[in-house]
Amino acid sequence: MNNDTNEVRREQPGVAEAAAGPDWKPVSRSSTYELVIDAVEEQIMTGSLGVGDPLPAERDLATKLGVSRASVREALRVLDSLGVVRSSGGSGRGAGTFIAAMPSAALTRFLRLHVALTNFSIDDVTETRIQLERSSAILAATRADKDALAEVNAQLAMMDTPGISLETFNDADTAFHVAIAQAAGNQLFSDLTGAIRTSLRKSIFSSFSRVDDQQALMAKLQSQHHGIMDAITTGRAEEAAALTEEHIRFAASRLPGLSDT
Amino acid sequence: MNNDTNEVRREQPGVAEAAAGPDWKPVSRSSTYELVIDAVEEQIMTGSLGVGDPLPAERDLATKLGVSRASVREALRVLDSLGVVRSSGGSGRGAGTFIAAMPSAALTRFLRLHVALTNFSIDDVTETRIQLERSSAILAATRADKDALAEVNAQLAMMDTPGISLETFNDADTAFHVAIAQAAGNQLFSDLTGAIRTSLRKSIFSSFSRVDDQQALMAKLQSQHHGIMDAITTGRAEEAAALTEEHIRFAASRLPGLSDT
DNA sequence: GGCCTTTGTGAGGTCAGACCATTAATCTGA
DNA sequence: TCAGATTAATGGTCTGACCTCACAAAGGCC
Repeated sequence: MNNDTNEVRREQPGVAEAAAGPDWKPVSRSSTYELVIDAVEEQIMTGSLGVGDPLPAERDLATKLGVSRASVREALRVLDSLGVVRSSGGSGRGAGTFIAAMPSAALTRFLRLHVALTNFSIDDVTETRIQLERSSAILAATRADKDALAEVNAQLAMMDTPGISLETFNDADTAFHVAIAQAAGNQLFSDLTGAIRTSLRKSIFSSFSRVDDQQALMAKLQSQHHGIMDAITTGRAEEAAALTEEHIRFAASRLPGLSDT
Repeated sequence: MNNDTNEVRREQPGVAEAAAGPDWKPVSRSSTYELVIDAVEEQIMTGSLGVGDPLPAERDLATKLGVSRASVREALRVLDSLGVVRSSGGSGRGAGTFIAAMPSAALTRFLRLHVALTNFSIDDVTETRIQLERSSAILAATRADKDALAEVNAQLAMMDTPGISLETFNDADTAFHVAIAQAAGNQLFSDLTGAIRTSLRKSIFSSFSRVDDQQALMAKLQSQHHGIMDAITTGRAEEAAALTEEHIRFAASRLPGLSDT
């Protein structure tokens, strides 16, 4: 951990250079695999490729683009890790690489790594979660989609199971919050909410194990869950938001090491 | 765009299987490159690797892990695209692969691709942006960090330049909003805000070109910017938030094709 | 001695080609 | 007709080679 002279922190995205003078363009010098990504991305941007569509076989794509298969694979791996592409071996129908749409895992890994690198503090992440979930609660209370709320209730019931294990409780807890976001009808809310919870899963879990009376804490959290759900079901949007914020702040304050303060 | 039978959508993260019975674990069957990523990630999680630290040379790492260099490279490419690692050639000081911390570009590409794939609707993204920026405005008004606010003012002044080009205005606009998030002191807010704006850059730009009186719209937006900044500077937090939300909704409504409604 | 040039070395970047594992489609024979 | 064997196409992995680049050390010039 020798935080030495390497200046590798904090590029700003899309920020115009405030300085005047001859603004030299950075002359990107993209690497080969970046060019392959760009080629695929362009097809996506222009609508030539959509979810479910197949990409050419790696060997074909390499030939078409005039690069080696290794470079194509590096590009596809990146797109795969972003949840944009899915590959499977074999032959015939279903074999090959396809455009996919699985952003959750990618978001989760991204957050998990950058939180571990202390790029994003846990407080920052928690604050983001609060804002998202406040909004989710309001939207969920307003729209009141019955099917979506049923899923929330299912998770609530799961957590009501007597003698439930900490792990099961925690997973149902995550699912509960994600289900509310889902009920709000905003996919980005829901994916971000899930990613934040999942990326903190280990920390939450180990933090929970250090709590004195785990059953009491779980009971308290669960009673808050019921309060939130009541407010959502009866359409008290602002109250649902307030209870959600209170709930998250309460949990953060009770789990040692999860909060910087 | 043949959205056929491929079931590649919407995995849920960390959601416990509600079903009972013998719950078979998916027996991950991780690929080699995933194992390499895991190996690096573990070093990061345990704190053995932090920002600025060097990784072993690709060839060394391949030997140590007992895999081929190709697999190591695929893993490093993924970490690179996530902004977790930075590589440079050459020799001696500064050569090799290092742990880095550059999440913005990764977030931007992620959002850009998934928005293009209509995984996240523009409305979803805009709503997220509103919630984040409301919060940023409140925090910025409360904390009132002079240095940070100076940057906001710099961008404001840039946009006041007479006869400014659409492109310059748009970039300064992005920088303005990012600077406010920065002033809020939440890195995730600021990176997300920047990523959202940047990932929509092309759409915003082409949308703007179809507006009748561009100068009038820019003037209107800029007057809203001034209003927001006034509220922040004088510590009227709630008003700053309200003006920010109004500003974003106004812009979305005026840019054809940016809003689904 | 001090500065410049040359050479060496080690790192990532790219490529070509081979082989393996898996799977669907096809062929073959009872 | 149908079960089994074969084939072909695809991603997965590995090997080893060569390139470029940038610093570092050695050497040569003043």
